[in-house]
Amino acid sequence: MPRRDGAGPVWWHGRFRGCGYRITAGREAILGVLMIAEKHLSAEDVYNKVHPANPAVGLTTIYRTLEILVNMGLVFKFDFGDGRARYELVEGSKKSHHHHHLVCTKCMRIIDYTEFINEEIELLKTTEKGLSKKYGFDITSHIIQFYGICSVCQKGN
Amino acid sequence: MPRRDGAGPVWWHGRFRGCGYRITAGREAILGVLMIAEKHLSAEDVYNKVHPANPAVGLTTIYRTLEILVNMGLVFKFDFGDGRARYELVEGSKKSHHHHHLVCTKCMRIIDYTEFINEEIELLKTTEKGLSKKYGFDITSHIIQFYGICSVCQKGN
DNA sequence: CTGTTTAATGAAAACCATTTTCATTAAATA
DNA sequence: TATTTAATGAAAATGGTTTTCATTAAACAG
Repeated sequence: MPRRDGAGPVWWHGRFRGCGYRITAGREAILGVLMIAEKHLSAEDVYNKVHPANPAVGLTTIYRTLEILVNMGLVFKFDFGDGRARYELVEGSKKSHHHHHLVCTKCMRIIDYTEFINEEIELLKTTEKGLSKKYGFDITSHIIQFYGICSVCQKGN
Repeated sequence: MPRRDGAGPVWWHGRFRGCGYRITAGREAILGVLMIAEKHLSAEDVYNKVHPANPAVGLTTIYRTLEILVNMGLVFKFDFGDGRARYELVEGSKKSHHHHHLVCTKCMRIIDYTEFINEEIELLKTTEKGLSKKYGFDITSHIIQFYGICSVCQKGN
């Protein structure tokens, strides 16, 4: 059975090959970074984390790989409104998967909140079902974001 | 009393002057377009609607005015993930103000849904209060977006 | 293991929405 | 009407992302 801890076949190799993609050192490095990431990373963040151990991997490859991962559904791409996309593994190692954020529009600090999520998820499920039916959408994901000013920025004014 | 139907002082002039901004033909045209807009417009959309009657107004002014309006809280700026921002008057002429969208990730068709909103708003109010308290955020707005493939794109595949 | 096919790659250029620069114009006010 | 200075357009700059193109290397057949 494929494992996610390094022993045995790497979990995503099969899916990659199945899609006709090759396994390369760069892609291994990028997935590796995403797998241990604590938060959503920008393409440049990924680059900065990959580069030290893999100077041969350029930013272009980061973008290309992230795009593939997003299209495969392995990675979620976020837009917080600051002009750069953020990426995050869909199946994080620990935390269940939420896209519920609190965004500071001043410093772009982003908090993934987990409170109140259960009721939200319940309601969203119902809403999603209703919207799918009414508008004929095939809904694949959702996002909830609260925008405001974080406590630090409130003080530092 | 300021009115919004064209008779009497224009409702936003006071707020504009109060902020030290001048009333110009370009700004009148831009606000005019936003006031009759049926949906969220990109800066270029606004430009295309303003330009015929006001060839003297450039795209730069559109961007500058929209930024002012966003900062003043008169206009909301959205990011649907296709690399261009959309703008919408906060106080639309008719519809109450919702930021609940259904986004087709293929054709970028965007539907503002109004179903299921009441329960959502109720829950969001509670969530917002809880988050504000827990994280010390001063929350000013929120957004809910469902992503998927619209019925047209599903067929056209 | 070796050769062949073709996907993957890096570097540089292109892209494109948005922002900035700067000299000019015009709104507000005296 | 004159003065002040915000607003403006055109063009250049910006910056994240994508494309181009010649080179490299993963996959796989023999």
